[in-house]
Amino acid sequence: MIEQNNAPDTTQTLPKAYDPQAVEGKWYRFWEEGGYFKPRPNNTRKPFVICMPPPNVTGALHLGHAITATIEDALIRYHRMLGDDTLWVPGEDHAGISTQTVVERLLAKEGTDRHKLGRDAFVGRVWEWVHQYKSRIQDQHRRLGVSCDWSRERFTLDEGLSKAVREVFVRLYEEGLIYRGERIINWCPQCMSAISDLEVNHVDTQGTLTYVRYPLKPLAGETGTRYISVATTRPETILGDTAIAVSPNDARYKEIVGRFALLPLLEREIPIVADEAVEAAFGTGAVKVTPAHDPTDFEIGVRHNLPRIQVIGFDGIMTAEAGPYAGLDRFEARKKVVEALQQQGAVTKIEEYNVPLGRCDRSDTIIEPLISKQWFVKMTPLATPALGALKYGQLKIVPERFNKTYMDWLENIHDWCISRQLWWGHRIPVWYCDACGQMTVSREDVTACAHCESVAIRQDEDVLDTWFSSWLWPFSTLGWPDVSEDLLRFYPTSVMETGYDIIFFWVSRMVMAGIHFLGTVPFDTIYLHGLVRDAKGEKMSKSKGNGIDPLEVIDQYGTDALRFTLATSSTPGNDTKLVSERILGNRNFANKIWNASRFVLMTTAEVGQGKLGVPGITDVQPHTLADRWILGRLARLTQNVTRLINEFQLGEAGRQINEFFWSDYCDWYVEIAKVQMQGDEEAKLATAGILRAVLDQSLRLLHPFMPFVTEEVWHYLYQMSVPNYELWPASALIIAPWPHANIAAFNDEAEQQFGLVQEVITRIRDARNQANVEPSRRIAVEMVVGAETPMFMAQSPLIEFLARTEKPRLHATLAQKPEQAMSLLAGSIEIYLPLSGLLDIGKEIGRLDKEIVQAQQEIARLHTKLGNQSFVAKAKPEVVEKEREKLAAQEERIGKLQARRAELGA
RNA sequence: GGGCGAUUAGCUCAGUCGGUUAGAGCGGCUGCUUUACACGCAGUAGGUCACAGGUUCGAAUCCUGUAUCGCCCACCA
Repeated sequence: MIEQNNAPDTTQTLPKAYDPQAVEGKWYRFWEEGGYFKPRPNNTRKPFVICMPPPNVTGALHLGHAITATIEDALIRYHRMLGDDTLWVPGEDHAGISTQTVVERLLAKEGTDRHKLGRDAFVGRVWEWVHQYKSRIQDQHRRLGVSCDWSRERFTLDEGLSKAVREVFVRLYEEGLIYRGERIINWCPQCMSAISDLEVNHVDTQGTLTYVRYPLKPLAGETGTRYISVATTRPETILGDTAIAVSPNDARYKEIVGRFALLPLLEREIPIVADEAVEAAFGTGAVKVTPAHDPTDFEIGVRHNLPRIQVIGFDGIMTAEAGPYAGLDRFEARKKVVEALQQQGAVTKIEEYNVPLGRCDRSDTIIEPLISKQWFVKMTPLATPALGALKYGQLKIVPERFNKTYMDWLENIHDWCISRQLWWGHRIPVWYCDACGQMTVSREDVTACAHCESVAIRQDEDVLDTWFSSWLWPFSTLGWPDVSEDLLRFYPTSVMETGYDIIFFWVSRMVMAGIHFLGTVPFDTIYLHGLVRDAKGEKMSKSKGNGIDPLEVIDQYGTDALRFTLATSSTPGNDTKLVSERILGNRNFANKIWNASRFVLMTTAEVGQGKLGVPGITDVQPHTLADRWILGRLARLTQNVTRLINEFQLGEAGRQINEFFWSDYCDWYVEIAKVQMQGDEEAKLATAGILRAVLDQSLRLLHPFMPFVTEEVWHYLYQMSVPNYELWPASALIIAPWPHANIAAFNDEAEQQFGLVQEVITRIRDARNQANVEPSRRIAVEMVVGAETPMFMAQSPLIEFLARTEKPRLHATLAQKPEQAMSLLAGSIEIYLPLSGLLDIGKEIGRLDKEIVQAQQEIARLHTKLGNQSFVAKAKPEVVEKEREKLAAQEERIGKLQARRAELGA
């Protein structure tokens, strides 16, 4: 399964800097070809399954996909290492409107269009295009290191998923949940298609509110002309007015309800009606009613049986009904209408007004509400159970605050317009009969009418909304509607991980579909990550041109650096501003891992010959304080990281590993190991064992985040440690067991003592710096260490090496303090550095005074706190005790500082 | 109009049980070819935790309000 020579033979040949390009491709092939991405049955554990949100085949992956891929891959790799039966299903979305638009643009460049090509040829063209981009997306995902099961890859328009779509359409139709109706819908004149409410973006736009007065048709015997004024943001729609509506409670208009007004410009007689939808307090309290061009007006029209006059066409051009304005563009017509009204003196006022303009999500064109015959899904019966699933705990959303978003939307659900006037997509499985006029709705293609057997039938020209296939994703990808093995084994899935921006479009609809068609929520947890923004905080988008290509980042810094940055730059649900400094820093982290490993491999190479086995943490025994300390820290880290990943706190988990590895392991333990490796054989062996074991376990913890560098280094480690390592059951890090936290290794005493040693070393280093001691010079040091004498006797070689001192002279107590020496305090440990000639008494006094002031302030603070009776009485005893200890320590400290200060004189 | 989020060091961000002397990286400053790493090492400066109230022995953390920025939802013409 493994190539023996995947890694070079000797560690001597390892380059000084980690080169991602040199290793990433190699390991990805190794994993993929070795079958490591496939699930491995484990009867003792629940399967862990994620269905990848399918990217649109429209183009290249962007950083939003990269964050999705990173988080999901980290979860997947973690669960795989836990030994779960782990499956990650990849796929792509055919992305109806987007893809069709892109290809149409391509055709336009070639001087042709889809109508000239014809439907079949056009769809053929799109497929060609899709194949090309699909493989590009796959390659990009591979570069990101995603460990998904490519053998189960699906496409929303493939055969199986199309079957699922038909099954669902027919079932919902049979259940009465799909209907066809003439409704007012959002129409995009650019895409020339209906779109759903969700595909409309409301953008507040500065517009105008035009007040127009309509003369009332005089009653018999009435003298003088009465007027009624209305306000509108879309004056061109006046041409389609078929009524004026007022509030039924509006006293001002009570007597004229039932009368007629004369439509300016066209002189049409329109009735004045009373309707609840009208707010008396707004504007003039009277509303022009254009049932063909406004959703509210449409409703009013239904209630009052008003005619619908379509004056704006589906192409955005005024229709013949617009009379003299026919043939004009809708916005041109608006100008002309206002001019004409002004000439007539019908405009009483024009004021600035903020209008929430609806724009098409895809083309950004201003949408036009138009009446047309479309297919709809009745949503309330589907939404209610989806609401219950969250309410009754079958479903969990992380972070929790999105519960509200989800609930609010479901509680105010509207029917879903699912038909699109496009060619690219799942064609609606409905046939109309020219003979009997009936519809045949069928899972299979039909050639004759189911009602009259006539062959004069035509399939519905339209296709389904692209989300009509993706809302089935968690089960259609597993083989549904067939009762497949995968479906039984992996459904329901575990986590739906995606951006919070598609809760409505996708997530909530999947919940509805899962419950409705399979009776179970499709996943138990919804994890929503934030959006990736550019350095200015703007959302990345193709149109803005501020999108960053993940591959460029990868080329420059390596996949691990990008992944680690995406995983650790934010907290769940919060947006991430991607700044290059951070990626650079994480590239440096990858390099740090590489070099620390290089060191461990080199220094433990000889030691290991036959004597060091598998670098498992359970095989090593601590011999020194530093050993106990690092193993304790590692155990704690392991426990934290495991907990944090389980809670989806990937960022915090990653940060903690980084901190442990860089600070604790590299900066302290590895340096100390250099000292310990000078000892006898036993010491060498023990230290080498710990160096390797801690490295091994760190690599495991890090692997979900940085799969490449960890896998690379891990193989060197095992190659050296285990004879015939390629036969080792866990012959690759990707399937190496996730470590258990060795709770027995937790060691508060070692942490406390080692902390003291660290502080001593830091104080001496600082003093050297301040006194400008040449870095290479070894200085003498005397320490008064009291009860810690044995500990410091054991640790003094560390001080010598790390603080570059001579062998420290230790004293339990010291009556006569050294003169002509810098004096330092580390906790209660007194440190004296006799720096003859270098000591600046004035500076020394200044430093002491400063420290005394600090100590005094701290003591004052603690006194106040402990003097507070309610604190002592009400705070937890441990907290009070801790404060007392602090006070005692500070008092001891200030005593020593003041004594020293006195010795130095005024 | 309704809802949500953010506001912590010069910059980008952690701080998820209320108790730390409020942290990290980058940037700054001072040193360093200490043979794993200059993609590095050692040290160091830098904060009224947006503002105002409140709860509490104790608030960056909980509550209320305000401000600024951002996002989402929305058929008042």
